[in-house]
Amino acid sequence: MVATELEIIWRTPIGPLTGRITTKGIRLLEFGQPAAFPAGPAEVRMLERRGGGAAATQSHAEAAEKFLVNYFRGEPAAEPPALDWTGASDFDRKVWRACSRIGFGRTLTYGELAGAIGKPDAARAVGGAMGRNPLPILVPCHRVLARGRNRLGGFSGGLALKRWLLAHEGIDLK
DNA sequence: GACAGATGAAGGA
DNA sequence: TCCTTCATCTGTC
Repeated sequence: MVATELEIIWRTPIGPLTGRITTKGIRLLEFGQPAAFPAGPAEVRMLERRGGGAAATQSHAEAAEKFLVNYFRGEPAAEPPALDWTGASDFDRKVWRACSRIGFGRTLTYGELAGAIGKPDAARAVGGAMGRNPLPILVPCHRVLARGRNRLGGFSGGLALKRWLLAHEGIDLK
């Protein structure tokens, strides 16, 4: 059986964002061109849509769009969309779940996130899991900073983008 | 089993 | 402070 998959490209203030959605939830969120982050309107608009006719994928797509619209307006949705973590390891899922609980405008360190999943010494491994995160913004790995919160650490979409997202949430970095 | 990685702590200059 | 080194933990091949 082949899962019905829907692909949507949204225009966002940070450039095009591609989402892949299955009947289980959002499977992947990809940044388009990280080169430019214009101070454009805080508006999310669908540019393109391919495949996926199932009712479940439609509803996940709507939830994702609502979440993104609210996020870029600075008022995140109370309820995040369902996420499809098929194929991920247990450790990765634990890390991502803990990460997704970090509230808008708040930050944690890799060490603190490791502690949140009961493995305070696994900060290095948590960094690895963040790097494998297929759902930036939905799983807010940009809210995880290096020790002391005075270093960014890394970000799959690029540090400039991480800095933009943090500034958008009102987080002031030294 | 070896290696790599988005860390963290400690020690020295 | 800044830099280097080492310990630690997990995933991947």
